[in-house]
Amino acid sequence: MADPNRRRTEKRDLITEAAVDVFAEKGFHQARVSDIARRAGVADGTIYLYFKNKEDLLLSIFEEKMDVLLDGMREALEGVDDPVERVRRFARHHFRQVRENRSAAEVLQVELRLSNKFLKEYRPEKLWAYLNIFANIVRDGQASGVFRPDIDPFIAMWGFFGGLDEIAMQWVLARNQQRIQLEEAARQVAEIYIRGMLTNTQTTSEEP
Amino acid sequence: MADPNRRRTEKRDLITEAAVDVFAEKGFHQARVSDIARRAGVADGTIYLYFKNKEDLLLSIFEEKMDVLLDGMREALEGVDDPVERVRRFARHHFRQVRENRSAAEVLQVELRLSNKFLKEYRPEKLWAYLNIFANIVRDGQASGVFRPDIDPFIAMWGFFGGLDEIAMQWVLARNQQRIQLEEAARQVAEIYIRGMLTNTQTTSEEP
Amino acid sequence: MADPNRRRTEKRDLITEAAVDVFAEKGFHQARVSDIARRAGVADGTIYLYFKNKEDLLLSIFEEKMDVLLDGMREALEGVDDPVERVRRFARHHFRQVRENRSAAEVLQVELRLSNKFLKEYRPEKLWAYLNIFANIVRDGQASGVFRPDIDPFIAMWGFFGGLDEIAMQWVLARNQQRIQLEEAARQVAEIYIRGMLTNTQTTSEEP
Amino acid sequence: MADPNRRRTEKRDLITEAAVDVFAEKGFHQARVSDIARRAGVADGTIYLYFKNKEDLLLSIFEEKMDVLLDGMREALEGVDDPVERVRRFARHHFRQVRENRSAAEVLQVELRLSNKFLKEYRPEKLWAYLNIFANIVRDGQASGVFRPDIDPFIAMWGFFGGLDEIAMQWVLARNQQRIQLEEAARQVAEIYIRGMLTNTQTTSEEP
DNA sequence: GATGAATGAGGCTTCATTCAT
DNA sequence: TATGAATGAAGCCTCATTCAT
Repeated sequence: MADPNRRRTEKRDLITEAAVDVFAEKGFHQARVSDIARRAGVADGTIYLYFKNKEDLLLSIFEEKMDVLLDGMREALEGVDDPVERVRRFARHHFRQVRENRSAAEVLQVELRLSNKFLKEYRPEKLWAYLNIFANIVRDGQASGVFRPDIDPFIAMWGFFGGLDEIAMQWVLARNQQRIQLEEAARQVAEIYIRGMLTNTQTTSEEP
Repeated sequence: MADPNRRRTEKRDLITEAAVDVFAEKGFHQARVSDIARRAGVADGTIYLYFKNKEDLLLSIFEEKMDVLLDGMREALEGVDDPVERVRRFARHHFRQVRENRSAAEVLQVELRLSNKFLKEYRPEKLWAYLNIFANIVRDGQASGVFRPDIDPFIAMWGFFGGLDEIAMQWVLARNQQRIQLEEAARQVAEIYIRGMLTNTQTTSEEP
Repeated sequence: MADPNRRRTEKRDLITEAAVDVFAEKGFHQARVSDIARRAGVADGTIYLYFKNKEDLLLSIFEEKMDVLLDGMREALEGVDDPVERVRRFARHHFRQVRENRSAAEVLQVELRLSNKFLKEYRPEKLWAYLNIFANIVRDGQASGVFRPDIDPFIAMWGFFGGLDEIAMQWVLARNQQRIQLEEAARQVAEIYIRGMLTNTQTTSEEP
Repeated sequence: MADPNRRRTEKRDLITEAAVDVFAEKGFHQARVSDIARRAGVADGTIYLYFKNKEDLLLSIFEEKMDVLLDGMREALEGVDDPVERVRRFARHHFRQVRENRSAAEVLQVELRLSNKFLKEYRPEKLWAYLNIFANIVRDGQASGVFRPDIDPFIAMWGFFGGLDEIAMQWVLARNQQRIQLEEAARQVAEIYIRGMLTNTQTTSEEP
């Protein structure tokens, strides 16, 4: 295919992938644009044909990766209606993504926090969409009487996500990554939140 | 009091407090050393009489603030033996500290994550000591049969702390800080974890 | 000629020449990198595309100028076999170079001595090669019985070079450079060393 | 003696000696005033009670050391009338001073060249007085018909001193100082100059 | 579109010097 | 006379970004 749009896309992807790796390795501030260019096999200036500036590159990575995460999470929850089971799957799938794409996870978790612009000016809509999936699970569970009605879905959402995120960060930072079993961590956090949110009359049968 | 040691300490404290404010406002990288000096009312060079360099200033703030947090948390838990009540107090006190010292919280939570050195080389012993307080509450609860024995205190610790931390960060970042009621958030996260960790035979009486 | 290598070389040379002038005028420590950049008509940063740092610029000048000096001296001695005449030519050519390239001489003689790195760590191979030309003249003269065998070529070399160097420095430093006639100085130092090193049976016929 | 002037002098000497050592070790620019103060066992500010500034300290050392050198040289030549023998003694005594006071020699030879002010503005009268001793030996020799009248005492002086100086510098810089035998070097340079300057009818009997 | 040489603003840090005690 | 904490000017270097080719 000699479609110029195709080629344009290819070069853009080269840069994106290189940037993920370099940001993950060195961190956003330590990463030099020329490092990314070299790794992508393009000239420094080429990056500015596809991205406004270094920060735009970081945010673009975030947007693109979050699209993948969002789609993946929606697919993972597809056909599962039980709120309890949806909580389990959410945690399990989140960590699976982290493990399958360590560099991207590192960039998303560690480096994005570094950008003041990101934190204070940029509104991460995609992240909210991702988190809202969880908030809606809680709301659905409350509607069907499974979860206690006095739980604030907003607080539960941040608390749950913060927990997953912190564990993922420890895993990413750990030199010896055997130390944290992501599957087991997913199961435990999910069970704590499930039991913690269940109405008193409910009883959980542990997942098999 | 013309004690020279006293004066020395005073100047150092001036710098520390100024640095907390400036780092919180502008972020570590955006903060210029001369900004800090001006706010502290000292010359630029004076900062280097007390701190090795800009990063050392950041890490020193971390150490000093964590000492305060550690002492405060130990005091807040003093005399409380019931693990369940200790979990509640941990969450409540953590958020209280965040709210009473917004700038310091901002630096600790947001800016420290930005330093590669902090995350990858510096071992934040003080943070671990802080977190271990929670892990030990879990262990104590397990020993007394209140909390389920299959809970991994390590995972619970990171999950719980990550949740508190994320909520605190949202509060710090929120322009309108009414939106998140820290007391209520503390109560909810604590209750979720408590119920989530209780053995099946236990029942909680909600705190009054 | 649109040869990019040509242009690259041109810019490097611009910087080198500017640096020679500025170092000669102000001295190494007093010379600011921005002075050199301005004189070369380039941006400050451009200098760092060609040189690692300010000191590397100084050492590069040394290497490049010594190459020229070495070639020039070899050429000046070409075809002259008589050790006595070679000594004369060495002195004469050395001072000719000094006068034709006053700034470079100033940098080489005055400023290089200022760099601890140069004196204590850097091994000036090129300078030794230059000096060895003289030591070999002495050795040749000893082999052919013209110069006394008890002369240590090493001591003669340093003594001779030191003498030329000191006279050149006085000439460089003198505000009124008429005061020292370099040609006459060359002749006198050469004659002293020649007579001083001749075996007793020899007689010199003064050069015409 | 509780004479305050005595004490004043003592402290000044402490500083001078410390400065000689530190300048010799680290070089003028690398030497910090506080290094000198610490080595002298005084406060930084105390140095400024005795010296105008860092450069004045360097120049004062030069003046003081040159006084000693001058007196020493005059004494060493006292009672010796033969110009030939005076040349020998000059070289021998110069190197003896260098060896007996290595740090001072290092400062005088290496570091003084580094100060633009010294080289371009400061007129080293004492150095000239020292050198003039040699120029006068040449003049005396010419007056008594021992040295050739066409020798320019000025050129001979710089050439001779430059040679001694360069050899001394190589000795100072040499890690293994056995490599250069200063006594032998003194003898050789002196003999070269003596024979080189003698009138044709003269013959030297080598020194015993 | 692609290149990469060139740009130049910007800030951390050092250290000689001062001065209140 | 002595101190030493405080000062603050000054400059090397980096690196994101541009633009002529």
